[in-house]
Amino acid sequence: MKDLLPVIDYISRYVDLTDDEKNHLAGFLKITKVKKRQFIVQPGFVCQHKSYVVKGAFRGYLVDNEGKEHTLSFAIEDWWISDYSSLIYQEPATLFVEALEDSILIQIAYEDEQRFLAEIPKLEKFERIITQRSLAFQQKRLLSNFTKTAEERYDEFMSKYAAIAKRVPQYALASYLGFSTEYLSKIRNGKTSKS
Amino acid sequence: MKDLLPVIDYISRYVDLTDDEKNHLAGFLKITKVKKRQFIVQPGFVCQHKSYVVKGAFRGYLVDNEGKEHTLSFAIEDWWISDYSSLIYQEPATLFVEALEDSILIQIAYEDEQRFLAEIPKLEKFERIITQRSLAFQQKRLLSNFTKTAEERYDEFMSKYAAIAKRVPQYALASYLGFSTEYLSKIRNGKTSKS
DNA sequence: AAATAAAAATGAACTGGTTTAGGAAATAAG
DNA sequence: CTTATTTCCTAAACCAGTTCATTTTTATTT
Repeated sequence: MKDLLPVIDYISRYVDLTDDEKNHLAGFLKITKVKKRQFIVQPGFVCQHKSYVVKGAFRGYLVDNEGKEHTLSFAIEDWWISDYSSLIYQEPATLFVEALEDSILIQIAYEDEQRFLAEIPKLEKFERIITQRSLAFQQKRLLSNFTKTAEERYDEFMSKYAAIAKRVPQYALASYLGFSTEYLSKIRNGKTSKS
Repeated sequence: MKDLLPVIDYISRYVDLTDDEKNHLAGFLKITKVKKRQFIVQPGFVCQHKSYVVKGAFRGYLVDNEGKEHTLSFAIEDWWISDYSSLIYQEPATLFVEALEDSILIQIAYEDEQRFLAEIPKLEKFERIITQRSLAFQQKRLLSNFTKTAEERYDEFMSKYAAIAKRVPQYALASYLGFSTEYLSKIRNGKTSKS
């Protein structure tokens, strides 16, 4: 139980749970350790869990027809990660989710979540709120992609998520921001025509 | 009450409501009529409603520093629209939401929704599910923007949402797909080097 | 139905970011 | 501590999509 506290605390930021409810919930949580470069989600397999990062770093990405990678999300301590579409529709994943470091996760299985959402309705509210926030976040990202240049997006990311930028490889960051590694290299070394 | 049935039916697709609950909910819904070119959300003002389209068409868009428009969403009959960030955080909107035709909406005010979510917990589940679906949709759109060319995105949109494409101006569609009106014109008239 | 405004088409010149192909540094593994 | 692998940098040629400027078509208003 003690090891599961980080998630329980996380959820408690959004809804008040009784000790009984916390214990009940804890029964559904599993701790998982993964090594660097290990995948917790792979295309073709249905994503079975929603994962909370206790320690470590992850990236979720897609490989397109031409073999190019496109990073959809990063996750470090206190973030969640999964292939969201695959999880909620219980259909084969399109993403890889890969550990960028040796990591520790707390996982919730899809069926278990369905069950305890029915048993502890308060948790519906938790789910609703964090999903709404993810949606708002995604919307900002989409707009940022539309309205800003590569360089502006890079600067924005660095100022908001310097901690993440430091921990992930450059090609992963470039593919998150939506441009090539080479161009990121140019930006970092100020060889981008402007300034 | 009869006029409010479309929304009640919509929500009933996701959760079972008793007649009492339906009546209670109906008390919070308001019908609004708007004329073409009228705005229901404007930057600087806090977005007060979530709107269900009974009749008509809308677009939600942002105007960037250079004065360029970027369309985030369209909505026709049986869809919802609002400035999502502004609504959930109750902060000033960044989007315009504009009627593209004379339209009829059913609206839910932010405070009312908070109240009936507390009163009818079943509705939390409804909210959770549709938010999850929006998120999955948004994620696909983001990936599509990363992985596909302008022409592929256009073809994809036409095959999925021909009904919408027919009803919205071309510049709005171009700004949704993330390229210039001129380029859309070229795509449509097959003057795009390839093919 | 004429006048006006809004939307769509067209083409030439241009540019932000890619591609390709290489070499240099850093990490990881034996 | 040496070798292999992964990551990062550089530079020139290239291209998908933009910009600008003008014309044609389609809606809207009087």
